[in-house]
Amino acid sequence: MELRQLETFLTIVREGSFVKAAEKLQYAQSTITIHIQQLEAELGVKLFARQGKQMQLTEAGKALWEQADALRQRAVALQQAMQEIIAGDAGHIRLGAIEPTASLRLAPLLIAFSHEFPKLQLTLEVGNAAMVNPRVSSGDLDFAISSPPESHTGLAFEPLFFEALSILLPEHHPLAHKEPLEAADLKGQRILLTDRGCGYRAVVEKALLSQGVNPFSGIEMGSIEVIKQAVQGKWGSRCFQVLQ
DNA sequence: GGTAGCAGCCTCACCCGTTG
DNA sequence: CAACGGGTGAGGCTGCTACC
Repeated sequence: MELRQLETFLTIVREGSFVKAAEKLQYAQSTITIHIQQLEAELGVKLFARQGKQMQLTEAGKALWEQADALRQRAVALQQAMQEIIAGDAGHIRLGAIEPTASLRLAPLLIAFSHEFPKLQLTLEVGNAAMVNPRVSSGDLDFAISSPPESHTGLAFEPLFFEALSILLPEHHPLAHKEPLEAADLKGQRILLTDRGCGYRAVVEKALLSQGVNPFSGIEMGSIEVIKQAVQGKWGSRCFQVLQ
């Protein structure tokens, strides 16, 4: 069954004759006949009862009439939806993002994006780079905003912005007002690190180790907010957090 | 006047050989 | 090996004509 055959059938019913349907659809009259014959052959029933010049719907024809219009409308809606996807106005985008980028940067961008493309469905998954990047590799996510992936993953990486890494420490800590604060000054300090899946963690580790500072205190925290509160709560007497 | 059937034309997809 | 062009067949449409 083809949509044009249904359209022909609906037009015949609306217009009341094959000839008027042909004029309406800009077909030759014989094409209208062929469409109905094909439809009847495929469905195995007669749709119109012909008695001379009189023509009326059969019971099967009435049953088709009741459903054909809804079918046509759904098909039109489907075609429109496909066109919108092709034009980039609709569809479903699955986005991944790492923290704290997701919390600090994404919200206003996503709001503006949703206003510009109101029909686009957007799913945001927040996690660390170790979680998000494999999801992009496997196709579960369309793309992600993340720290640079490892080269063997085969993922393409495009820098969007650069994050400055900072040290957070209690206000009255001896190093709080030291200018400039060198990496070597952190020797012997307890450093709170983000979890190993965090993309920034490797950068911090590499930078400190190159200066002879052992960053491993045995304390890892997956939440930037928890780390911040731990620093505010003066976790021990020497509490540092390395964060962006 | 309206519908059905037939022959012919047109378009398009597919296949295959040729060419660079 | 890819691109191109010609041949072929299928499908769709039209115009004409017969039939009711």
